[in-house]
Amino acid sequence: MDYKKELCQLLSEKTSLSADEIEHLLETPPALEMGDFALPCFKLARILRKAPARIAENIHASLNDLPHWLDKVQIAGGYLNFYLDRPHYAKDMLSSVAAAGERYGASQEGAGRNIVIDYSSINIAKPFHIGHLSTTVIGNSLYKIFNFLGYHSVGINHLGDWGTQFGKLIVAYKHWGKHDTVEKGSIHAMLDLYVKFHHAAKEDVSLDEEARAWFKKIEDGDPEALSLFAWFKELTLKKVSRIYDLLDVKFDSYAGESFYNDKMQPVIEELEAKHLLEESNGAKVVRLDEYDLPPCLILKSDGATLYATRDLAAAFYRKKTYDFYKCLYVVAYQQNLHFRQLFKVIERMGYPWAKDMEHVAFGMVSMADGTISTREGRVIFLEDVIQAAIEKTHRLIEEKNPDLANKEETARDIGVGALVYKTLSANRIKDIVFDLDRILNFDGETGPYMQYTHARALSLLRRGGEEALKEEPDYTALSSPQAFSVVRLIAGFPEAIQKAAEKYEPYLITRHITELAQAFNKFYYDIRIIDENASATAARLSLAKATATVIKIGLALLGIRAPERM
RNA sequence: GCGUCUGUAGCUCAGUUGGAUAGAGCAACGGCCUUCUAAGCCGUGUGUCCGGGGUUCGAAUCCCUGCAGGCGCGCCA
Repeated sequence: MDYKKELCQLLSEKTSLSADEIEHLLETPPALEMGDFALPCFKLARILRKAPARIAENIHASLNDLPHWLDKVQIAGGYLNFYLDRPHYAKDMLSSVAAAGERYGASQEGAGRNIVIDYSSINIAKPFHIGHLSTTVIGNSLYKIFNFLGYHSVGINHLGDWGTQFGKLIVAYKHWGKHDTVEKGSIHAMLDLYVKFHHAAKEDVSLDEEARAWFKKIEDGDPEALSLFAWFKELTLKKVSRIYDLLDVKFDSYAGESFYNDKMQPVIEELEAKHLLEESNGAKVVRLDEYDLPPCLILKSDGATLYATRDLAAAFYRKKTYDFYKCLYVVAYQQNLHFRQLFKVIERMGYPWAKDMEHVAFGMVSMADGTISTREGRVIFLEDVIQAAIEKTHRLIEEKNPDLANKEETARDIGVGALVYKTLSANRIKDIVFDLDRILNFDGETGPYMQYTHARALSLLRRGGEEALKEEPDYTALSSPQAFSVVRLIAGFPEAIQKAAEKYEPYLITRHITELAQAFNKFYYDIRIIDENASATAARLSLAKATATVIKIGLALLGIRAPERM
């Protein structure tokens, strides 16, 4: 049952306010000792023309017989504080977790709705570096969150597989590359060639001309150019699939820029037909003056298409193919203006679904000594970071738990978990300065801490045994502040998922399970969980079980695995 | 210059959409393993919540203004 709603109903009967108005006013007190719900009476003072404390007193007096689930009501200044009956509430919450299992917090609110999520979207022939981590991990988490809420997520890796850089790469390969070196070195070798090209092109401008010519050959379907292009693409995808496997990230589609090559002409024609396309300095643009936005460039003066042209084609294709409820672009905030323009153009074309498109922006990643630059070869490979985290975990396992059964898998889960947790620990919009030492510190609010707490709770259950849980639990054993804090956080978990989905902010889940883990660890130390009292032990173990379940679900929604032992 | 985002403890960040004494983690120092996993727990200290006005019973939160920084502003993506 929904205690908040029940309380609002009760209060609306005692006041002149509706249940909705009460719900809007009701809040959670800052400390556990102040109760579970609070009604600040200050706003009512004006309406009722009485002092807040007086209003609180009046309401308090009218509540003569409390419902069984309410323990007490107290007046504190202008506040009216409500205390739930702890054993009753604990029993109710733990029963619902036990009943729902790993579906606790799930819903069917999104049934029949598709959510298209554009994330990761890597560039072919370029390294998968730390700058790609946010989009990959945020997108993956949203994918899982929406599926959990009953939506059907469609994950799209919008590959950057078009553009003059492929001409450059071919030129570099023809001048300095060897087949075996590239085949073996894959992205590293291609990056070397790319960097070499940029250095050489500074001296010799004819190289740029050559690169443009080779790209033209790709466009024209020249067999040699096409086969090289296909080869670069194949090598890249093979290489990155290993990283995606490590991160446990999957996509439903890899339709990228080249895929939309033959789908732009109809869009251009439609823009023409709707008289939205204007000539400006030889180029074709859609004016957005009335929205205080600069014009959106659709065609270059040489008639070539642009980023926006391709994104328009992609948007129409996605609407037609998936009939999306929302289409999310998990892309860094640099492209803020681009997406505002893109959505406006679609709106001006007369499509109301333009409002269903959202730019889920996130902050930039930089290195301690400056920005990432692929051209300069200033990059940190994601694979190296993941390896470092896994190795660190191996060392810790040897030190702390050398007899662990599946060390490889566990080290992977924890190392990757540390990295993913860090990426999803703060508001998306925050910039991140990449700090390997910080990622490799597994103390405090970290992925390993979550996993450790989960494993610790499971360890208790193994020790207590299944029969311990069969005992009739005595929920009064969960009335202590330590235990009840855990109960409340478990109860608040479904709402955290809702908020995370609503705001496209996975960190709300990260924060919630972090608080849960902290509360559980305090409970664990202050209170003996398994003791001679079988019914109290049963209650405490069911709390441990629910904690493990919620942490596991939360981590799964972030894209982190929860090992059973560590 | 214009637009946009950010500014909270030494560092990284929360802050229930305007509420009760502004909270966590890291880093530092001290304590706790013959008892349920010490990747843990407890304790110690620090704040002009960027500055200045305003609205309000009440402001880190809302409005105005200034400052600092990031990002963006036509033929790259």
